[in-house]
Amino acid sequence: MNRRKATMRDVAMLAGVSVKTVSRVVNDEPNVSETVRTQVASAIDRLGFEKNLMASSVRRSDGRTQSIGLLVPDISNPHWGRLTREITDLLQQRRYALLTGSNDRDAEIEEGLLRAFTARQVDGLIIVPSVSETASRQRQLIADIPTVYTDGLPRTGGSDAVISDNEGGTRQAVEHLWKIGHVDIAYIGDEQFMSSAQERSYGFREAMLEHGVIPGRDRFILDIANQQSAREAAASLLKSDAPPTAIICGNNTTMLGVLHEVHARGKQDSVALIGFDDHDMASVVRPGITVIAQDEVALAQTIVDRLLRRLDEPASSHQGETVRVPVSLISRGSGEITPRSQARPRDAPISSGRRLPPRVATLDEEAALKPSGAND
Amino acid sequence: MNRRKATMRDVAMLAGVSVKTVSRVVNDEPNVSETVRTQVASAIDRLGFEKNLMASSVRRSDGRTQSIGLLVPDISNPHWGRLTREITDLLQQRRYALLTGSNDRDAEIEEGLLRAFTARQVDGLIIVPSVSETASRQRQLIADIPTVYTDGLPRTGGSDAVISDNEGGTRQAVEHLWKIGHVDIAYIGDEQFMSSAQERSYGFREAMLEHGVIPGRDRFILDIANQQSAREAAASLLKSDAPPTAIICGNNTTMLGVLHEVHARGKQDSVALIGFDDHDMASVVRPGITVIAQDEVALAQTIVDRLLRRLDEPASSHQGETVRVPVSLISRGSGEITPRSQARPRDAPISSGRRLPPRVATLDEEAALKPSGAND
DNA sequence: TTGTACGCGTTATCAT
DNA sequence: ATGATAACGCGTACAA
Repeated sequence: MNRRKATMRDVAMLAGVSVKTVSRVVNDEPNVSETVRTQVASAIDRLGFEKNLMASSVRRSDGRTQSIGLLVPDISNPHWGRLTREITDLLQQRRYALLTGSNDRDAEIEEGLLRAFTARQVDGLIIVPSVSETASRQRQLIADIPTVYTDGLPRTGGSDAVISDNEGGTRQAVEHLWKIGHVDIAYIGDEQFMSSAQERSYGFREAMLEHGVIPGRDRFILDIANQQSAREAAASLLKSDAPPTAIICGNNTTMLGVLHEVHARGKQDSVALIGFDDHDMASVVRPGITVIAQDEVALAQTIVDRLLRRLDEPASSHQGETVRVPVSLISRGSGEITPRSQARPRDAPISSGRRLPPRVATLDEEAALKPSGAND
Repeated sequence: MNRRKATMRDVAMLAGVSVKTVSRVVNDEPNVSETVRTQVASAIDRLGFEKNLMASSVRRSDGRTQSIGLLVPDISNPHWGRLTREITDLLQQRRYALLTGSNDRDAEIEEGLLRAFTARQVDGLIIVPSVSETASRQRQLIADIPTVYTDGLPRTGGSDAVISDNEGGTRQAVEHLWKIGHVDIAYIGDEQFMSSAQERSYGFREAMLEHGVIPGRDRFILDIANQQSAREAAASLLKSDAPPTAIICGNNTTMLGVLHEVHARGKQDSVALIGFDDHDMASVVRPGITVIAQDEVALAQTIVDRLLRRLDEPASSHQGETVRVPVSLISRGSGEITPRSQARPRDAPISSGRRLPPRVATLDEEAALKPSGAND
């Protein structure tokens, strides 16, 4: 048993060749005779030699380390967990290692993680932009590193972003509910500094406006950051004299909070519910939970594809692109509950929402609410 | 904007000192005057210098990289997700980076990940041993790297392991059910090559034997590797003329399969159910799901604590230890369903299980079933 | 307190 | 096709 790990020198000595020849074999470079190649290969095998990627990186002209940094809000959230799983698998196939971290929506933690990544010379970054303030210091920190953003718009113009069709998702949810007669629909969404949350709330509001309903403040609840707040928001909706007939949730965390409250009040069969992000128990609960599901497999494939493409290109030869990945509505029951207590009115004012004359003020609303920075 | 990242040389030139002095400041070494220190610090700030940990590692006598590799079966499983989250947070505080990978219980994938980790000179490893065959090649690969095993027994004698009280968990589940009158209890467990699965099935069987019941083959279903198989196993239990009055599940995946089947058959109020691993919807389902919950926070703390301790010690100065972390039973309803159809018999033979005269054959059973390698 | 010389394991350059 | 030599950015040993 050797104490020290074998180096190229050890291999070279055993094979009776120079270090450079070993390097050629290890890196599959041309101009090595077959005999020498097999000789070196057997020496590598005998010594259990493994290339030191640290030293390799230090010397290489491009400084590559074959490692990628992944920064998500919380890897224990199943959505990010599934995404991480898919990304690691794809990268592992291409011989990349993955450094991971959860920023918990905290700018300081995020900066610490980015420093940890850059100090280790990652070749690329995958970032979920989920802190409100992005210091220029942070942008500078990763300025020269190929980065793909996901779930949010890119922080720098040159980067790609891979994002679910958030607006389409909530629009689809509204249409789904509207078709079966709901007009008084509430939305509970995440913190609006995140573009994904903005897009989802925008999609909800737009779809409602197009049906001539302006959601009142009590039907359009935003900046809900955790399960407890979501539960409280749901409570205030449900304990009212005129509760909404349906609730749409902006993500899986808010869905859990709302779900707890709905079930605790025994309202699971009278209030329609559509969640965002799928859940492994969604079909066990009674009624099953109808959701807008993100496609983590497609997201991961697109993210990795884009990132690796960037790594092979000369820097900044490419404009930043935003790729949209479709979402899908999965019906399981909770979203198919009809508004039983109230027939669908055609002219009467609706609970707290105001009914509009068709196509009035919608354009103003659009201008006022269009998510900032959306590139179309 | 500089193209190249600043190096110690750049800082040294700007500050008008030698590279070594910069190195001293960067590494907080003594013997630097305050004036020089601040001078260097401001140069570092101006240039945005960051130490290249790759180069540092290559040169250091101990080769440290300040990075740790984490290998789990599947990071998208909430249990591993929570554990990973806690571990990353703790390591991040200590300036360590974390490399992660999911082996999917596949030996080849595992070897690829371990190679990726060792090639990057990780200082330590955290491994969930979850492949059936461990080639000596793999053991040799990580022979000199401080390693903490979790969820399973160490593969090498010198390593620590941090493991939940698996046997106690299933024992507790059996006692809980027994107290309220269940005698015909089925167990559905994971693949037995994993020591955690072995310990859980052992705990179940031991507890049953101590109550004088030998679980028949149709009450002791093992090697269930995925949700679908678990569901099928549950189906075969439930469709029988004399189904068990209670089911204990060996982990969260089997629990999901069983739960789906129980609910699909509308048996959720007649068959008691206790799961292993907590779940974020466990209290939403009706009835709520009683579980044996692992303590991911305590596990992570113990794991990181042990690993860092090892990194500071001279190698092999320490015997390998196995630390047990308590689990807790959380009552939510499904585990408190009483066996309504059948009164608790005192002498009559029980469905497929054989009732034993007190304390007969139990010792043989113990010997036959004791998990291999358990150090007591 | 500060600096010089060297080496870590690898890749790049230019020879043979 | 193969090798000698330098260099990457940093830490170590020792001199000043």
